[in-house]
Amino acid sequence: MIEKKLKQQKQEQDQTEEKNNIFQVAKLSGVSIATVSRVMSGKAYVSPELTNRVKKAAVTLDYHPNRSASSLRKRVSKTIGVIISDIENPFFTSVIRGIETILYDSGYSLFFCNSDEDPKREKTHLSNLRAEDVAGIIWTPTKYNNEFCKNLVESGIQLVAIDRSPGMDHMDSVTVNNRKGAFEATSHLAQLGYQRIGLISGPKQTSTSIERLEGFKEAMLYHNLVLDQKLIIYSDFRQTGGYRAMQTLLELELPPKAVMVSNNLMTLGALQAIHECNLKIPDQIAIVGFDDMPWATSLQPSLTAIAQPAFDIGTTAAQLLLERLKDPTRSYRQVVLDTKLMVRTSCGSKKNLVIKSIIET
Amino acid sequence: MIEKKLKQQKQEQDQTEEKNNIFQVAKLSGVSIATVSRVMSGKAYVSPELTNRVKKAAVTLDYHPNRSASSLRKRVSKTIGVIISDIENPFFTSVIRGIETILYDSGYSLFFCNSDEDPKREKTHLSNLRAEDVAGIIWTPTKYNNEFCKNLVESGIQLVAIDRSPGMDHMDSVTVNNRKGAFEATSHLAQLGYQRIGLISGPKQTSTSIERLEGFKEAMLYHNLVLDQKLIIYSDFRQTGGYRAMQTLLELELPPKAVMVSNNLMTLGALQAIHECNLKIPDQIAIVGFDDMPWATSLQPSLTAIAQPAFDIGTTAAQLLLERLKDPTRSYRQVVLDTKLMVRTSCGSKKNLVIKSIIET
DNA sequence: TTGAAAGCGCTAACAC
DNA sequence: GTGTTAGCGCTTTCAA
Repeated sequence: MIEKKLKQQKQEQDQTEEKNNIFQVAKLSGVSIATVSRVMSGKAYVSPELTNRVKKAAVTLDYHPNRSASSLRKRVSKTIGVIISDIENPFFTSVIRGIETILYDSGYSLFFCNSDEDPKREKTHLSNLRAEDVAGIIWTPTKYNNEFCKNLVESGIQLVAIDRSPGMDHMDSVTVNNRKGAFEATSHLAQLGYQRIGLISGPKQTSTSIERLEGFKEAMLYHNLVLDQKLIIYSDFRQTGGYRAMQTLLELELPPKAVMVSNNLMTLGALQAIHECNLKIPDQIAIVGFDDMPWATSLQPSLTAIAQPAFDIGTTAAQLLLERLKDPTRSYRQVVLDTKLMVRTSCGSKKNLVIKSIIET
Repeated sequence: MIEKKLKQQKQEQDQTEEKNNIFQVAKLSGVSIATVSRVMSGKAYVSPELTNRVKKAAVTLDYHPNRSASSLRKRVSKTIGVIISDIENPFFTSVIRGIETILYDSGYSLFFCNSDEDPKREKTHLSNLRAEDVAGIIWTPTKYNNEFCKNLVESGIQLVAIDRSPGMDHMDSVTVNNRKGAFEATSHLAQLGYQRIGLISGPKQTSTSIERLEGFKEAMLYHNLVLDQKLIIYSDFRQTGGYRAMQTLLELELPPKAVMVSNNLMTLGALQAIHECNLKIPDQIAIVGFDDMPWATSLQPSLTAIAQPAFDIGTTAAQLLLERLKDPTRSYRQVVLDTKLMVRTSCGSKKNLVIKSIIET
């Protein structure tokens, strides 16, 4: 009793202070802090009369409920963690925007982490997010750290994997049909009459990269084309890697007449290497990229590419997470979105090829 | 006393539960929670013996201090808010990476918000961040909402403005010497012999855009070139805007022979318009962009551009904030970083121009 | 419908 | 050097 009085006196003294808390609002509106809480959260009925008084007081005092206190008490926070493997890749950037859009509308905040493809950093981030008591995490797994993830899931944090398949069942995921996309891109080249088709692939272990490679191989087989291992270069999904890979291909005795590049950044590097050799696209070498990018239409010639629904990946992942937060018992879902081939001019057209072969004979 | 006992008993029951707290660790290592706290934060001396026991227990229990509780108690969080105006712009993406790099090393987490250049969203984000009790905020101001910022600063949250000058003194800021950069880019064109030089400018109100316009005008004056208002198009810093602006320029009776574009996205649009008209760069039109981008070297011809130290802007802003957090009384700093002209081939060279004029005469 | 009161997990002032 | 204890601001029983 007495303690309580003291507490309130203290609060009163602090009224002129900068930070307003629930006590100030309660005092100003002449109700208990419980009522203030109820009004602010809108989760219980409070008479219009009191509701009004509280709201007015809240505005007057510029009161914003303290989130730390709230999540400490509720043991759940209105915060979602996001771990991206490469923030400088426009693909992930669109994904983030998708996530942010949905989360913003639902009143969630977003903790952002960049793993830089480094499993150590990834783990640190995962730990931090857990300490931060986030409600859930959306991430691009760099590798499938099973035990650690299970730990997280058991501690009540929901996980959604994006871009790369998580390699486990107890998790929602949003990925893209990489195999089909790569198949379509390669088929596009085959249908235009190209036979010596090269591939600049990503890292051998990454799931996206493996699936794209499979799609490529399947398409080659499907179109009865020779699969020359020399024309498949494994690289690192980075610009410099794509540059070196393309150089390697061009230095071959029999370089490819067309090439598919397994992600956007490597495409940039490949393009650079092609230009440095003064090769004409598509006449001397055709190129199709995985990931459509803003600059694809600004290139000369414009770049034919497999478009991934990056923004949708983000929104879908966010929605999946929100749904799971509402109903944690829901069965896990693996959403696979479709890619789309954007035909532009970097692969030429059938007509050109036919004409060329006539001229050449 | 009795209460305490009950509490500890409760804790004991929960031991098998998923979430471990400071009590579990204290119990397992046979010390008080205060000692555990001291060991975890490393802020006070604890004997090696106990330190060890606590650390071992923490590992065993997979204990992670709860951040909400910590920041509630300390009334400061180890969290920094970041509000970016356009996450899909690679420039900001590099800035974020810079920020993240520094903050990660200092054990801070990063709350991310995307304002989409929308002042309303910006304000919501600012409110949320304040409720979240972040230690500080790094942001790109969409407009200078003076009273609101003052409010924030008064409530103890430190602000650092980036990219755009905040238009007020009571704030740290990191910007770029836009005027000088634009001057150099324009001078580069002038020195190569171009006379009819156009400008695709950003929004009339944005500080970056204004400063770049000024630099452009100064350079024109400096090189005794005619400033034709028809050659200055105000646009919106977006790709489609740049596209339309370039179209407008090209439809002029006397289109410019060279053009400077005031940001990266608009450059992309301008390039697209140029290609659609089948104009040769740089022979028929030279182009220099503001913001150097990964794709600049992959273009044919490669793009001459003003490089902004985006990553450094991020690291500098983060450091500024960290320093202020240590010493809130420090005087405010306005850091202005330099740009750098990256000369490539989209503006041709003097030799070419001379040869051309000889041929044409 | 509203209020009183008990903590959420942690830190820091104070004891010893 | 280590332990005890009082809250940080909030939500949520439980009573009234």
